[in-house]
Amino acid sequence: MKAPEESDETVVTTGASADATGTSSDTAGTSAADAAVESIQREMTAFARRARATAGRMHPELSLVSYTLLGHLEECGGCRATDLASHYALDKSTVSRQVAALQRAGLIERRLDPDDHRVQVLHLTEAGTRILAQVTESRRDAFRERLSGWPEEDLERFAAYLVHYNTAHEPPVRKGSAS
Amino acid sequence: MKAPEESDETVVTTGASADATGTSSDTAGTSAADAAVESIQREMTAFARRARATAGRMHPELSLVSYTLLGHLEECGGCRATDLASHYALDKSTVSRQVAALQRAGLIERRLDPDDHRVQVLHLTEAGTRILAQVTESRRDAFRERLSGWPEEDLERFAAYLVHYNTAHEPPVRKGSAS
DNA sequence: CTATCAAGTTGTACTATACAACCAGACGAG
DNA sequence: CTCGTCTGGTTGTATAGTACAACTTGATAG
Repeated sequence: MKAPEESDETVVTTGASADATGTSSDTAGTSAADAAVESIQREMTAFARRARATAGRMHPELSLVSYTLLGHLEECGGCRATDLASHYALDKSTVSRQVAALQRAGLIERRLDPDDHRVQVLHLTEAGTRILAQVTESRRDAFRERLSGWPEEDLERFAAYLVHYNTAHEPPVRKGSAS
Repeated sequence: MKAPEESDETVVTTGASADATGTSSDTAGTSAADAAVESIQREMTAFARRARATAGRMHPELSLVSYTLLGHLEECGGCRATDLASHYALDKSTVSRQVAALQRAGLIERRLDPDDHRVQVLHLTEAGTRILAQVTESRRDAFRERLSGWPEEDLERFAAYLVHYNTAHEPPVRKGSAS
């Protein structure tokens, strides 16, 4: 593949299109956008593959999933297993097992919700927080290495794109009412 | 369809940074960059999870891996199993099995390299091409839906970021690759 | 009280994956 | 030419992550 990135100035030369003419909406036939969209899928996928493979080697202690789950727990400061499941599009059972493993490893703890005894609110333990930080650190190092040379502006924009994409993904409302 | 999350202005407001104080990214302690980098990992991972889950439901015929492999095959117009393995950081054996499955399904064919009889050059078959196109189409639709509301410029920049990131990842030795 | 629903757990099966052992062509050295 | 070695690929085996379905337990409505 020919990846003719220009200099490492702006890493990304979006230049081209932008003729954008209102473009925003899913204008059918926007071939440039199509190409971009296709690239996005392809590259995301490739990335994901590598990430998993790499992650496994870097931190044998903490699988990528576990890491992710811990991360989410930290981020949202305690949530229910079901929330994790829906957030990551995982089955309840999968989360349940992961959570069990994490608890067994002493990285998280479960607190019964006083309001609803069915619910277990998950929280990071000290150990969990520590490990998470540590793994995050080393992951971040790896990323940083990859991303060194990227101007901060691009980093942030990239991050913002991802966040935006994923949040758009999130379900609007997940009220049961499915009769 | 979802309401457009934002205006189609610039989905992403990176604005801020850029002042970057020297901007040379890899400067240790660049907390903004760190945050961005962390977001990138997190979001990429979340994305990956969803992608896999979703892909499975959309196209039971073609796993995400298979799809990716087919895509690569089309893109590079025939390559060796080893190439696929190294490109996706997969083990030889994994690729071998995937390839076997794909062949069994009639989506690819193996041609012995006349120059080196150890080598099997993989090519898409008609059926493979067709299926790939079809899956790509429907995946793209899904993506487009997610990404509708994104100005083309952002799409392209996003795609470019991903490509850049991944290609930087790739080659053990390539040209100097400044930075 | 009973029916029903929601949160989690457990049983089971499948897939992707890695690692290691192995087979088969290619290639250089003697 | 034969031999060791390298490389591309396959097969055996083990493991993790996952889904689906059946079940348990608590909450809630009729």
